[in-house]
Amino acid sequence: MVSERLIPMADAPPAHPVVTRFAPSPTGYLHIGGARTALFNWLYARGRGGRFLLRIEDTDRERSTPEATAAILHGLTWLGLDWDGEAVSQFARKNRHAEVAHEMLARKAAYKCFSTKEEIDGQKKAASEDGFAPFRSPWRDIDPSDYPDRPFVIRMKAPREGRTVVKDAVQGDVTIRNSDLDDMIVLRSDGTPVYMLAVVVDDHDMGVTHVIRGDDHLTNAARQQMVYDAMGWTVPVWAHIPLIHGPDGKKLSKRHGAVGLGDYQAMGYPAAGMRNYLTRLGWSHGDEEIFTSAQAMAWFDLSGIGRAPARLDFKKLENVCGRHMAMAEDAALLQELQAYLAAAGQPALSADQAGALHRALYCLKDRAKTFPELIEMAHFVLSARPIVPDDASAGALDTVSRGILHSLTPQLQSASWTREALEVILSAAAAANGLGFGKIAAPLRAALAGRTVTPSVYDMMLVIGRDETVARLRDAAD
RNA sequence: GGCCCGUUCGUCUAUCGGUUAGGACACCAGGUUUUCAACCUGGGAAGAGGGGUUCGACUCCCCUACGGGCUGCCA
Repeated sequence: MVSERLIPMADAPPAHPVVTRFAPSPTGYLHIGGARTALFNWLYARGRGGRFLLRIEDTDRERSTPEATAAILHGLTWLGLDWDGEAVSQFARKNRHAEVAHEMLARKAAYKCFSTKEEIDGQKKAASEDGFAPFRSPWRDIDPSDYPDRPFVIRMKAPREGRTVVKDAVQGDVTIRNSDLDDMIVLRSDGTPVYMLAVVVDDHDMGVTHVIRGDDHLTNAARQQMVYDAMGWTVPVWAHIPLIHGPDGKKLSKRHGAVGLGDYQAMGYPAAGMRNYLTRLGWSHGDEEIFTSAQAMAWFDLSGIGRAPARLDFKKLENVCGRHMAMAEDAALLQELQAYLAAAGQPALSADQAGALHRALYCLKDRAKTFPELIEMAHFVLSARPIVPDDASAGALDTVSRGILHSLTPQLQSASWTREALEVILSAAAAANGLGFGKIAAPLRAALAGRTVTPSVYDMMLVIGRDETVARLRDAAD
């Protein structure tokens, strides 16, 4: 007897689909911390069949630039984060923000304040020496019929008694005394909306259910909640995540070097590794360290987010990236490498080079952590004869070893071109000369690649083929 | 200054009152080896400090120290 209510609900659509958003200001590059915030939002939504939206907070007309917007979009795309629908311009919605401000006025949840900057500063100084006291507008309870004909701002009529509790999924319940907060401005004297109003209106209108953002907004959440309350809107789930710090524990700044996501792309880190590392920075799922995005989506949850700021660790980043590179599919890896070359402004691969590299990837990808390393390791397959040995490898080509290379060519001409056959030949050659295999591997490496750091000599021979191998050996032996 | 948040190996973290405080990166030693990467074995390495609560605290409470955030007609 199985009653219907015992049937698992896992496949049922959620009653309230998750909607998250990333809302950067287009005032510069995409900060690595912002990228992680975007990643968390993306994982949370995608892991729950929800929507992930993008909003460009471009209301600061002085500092916002289209170049910065483009950089953000490119950065997100590179990281592999796709958003639903078109990116929303916050500036384009300014009329709606003003409309809400006036609605608050009509509901008596806001009022016109005619105080000048000088009056405000003067009152704050009088209230406390250092001027940190919250401003108390004298216009808060003035009857609208007594309003003068002067410029004004619209301020929210915030409660002065009691407390506001921000129920945060990461930080827990954060309680703020209302007496510590002033009546924040929602509409400037020029009629433009202020950020604090715009976020709330946009998040509400866009149906955002979960606000995952940096914890520099934690205190703001209390004031924003007052707007939700004033408008009778449902407050979203808050999740304020700690910022990322530099290796020295200080707030990440340009002084630390790479702070923009683009810097990491330029350094040649694979996006999958970047995603994994950033996901793991400040979030955990038991002891899981290396995982795919599909796994991350399945596992990601708000309760796994830590409360302390995390520091960037390049060594670990490299390790994670190396493991992802080794896991990657050859075709996808080749494509990403080509994209890297294009982004780095380096010459594109020829069709022949791309084909040869594709065939060589199996013995290259588990030896590299970044694309520059992969390319260096692939020197033997990307270069054409004559192979010019670099200084380090040239040392292996002395008279004796050149003689050995020379003596090898006839045997290789007639060998069956398999790893087993090659092993037999090269081992025998080493033994015949009273040498360990390592001693003849060095000149072979020099002849085949012109480098000291390469894949296995067998792999190189198999990849470039018999004719090319013999030719390179002859080049080096002569 | 006020308010708010945070603090476990060098780093990222596990632990959600009872563990020899676990894992990963990094580091050191050894092994394997064809250079590099990888891999195997072993090692050192942590609860900021001080008070409570409790039979028992990394875990709960308070204080201090340190770090961070907010306190804008910036976002």
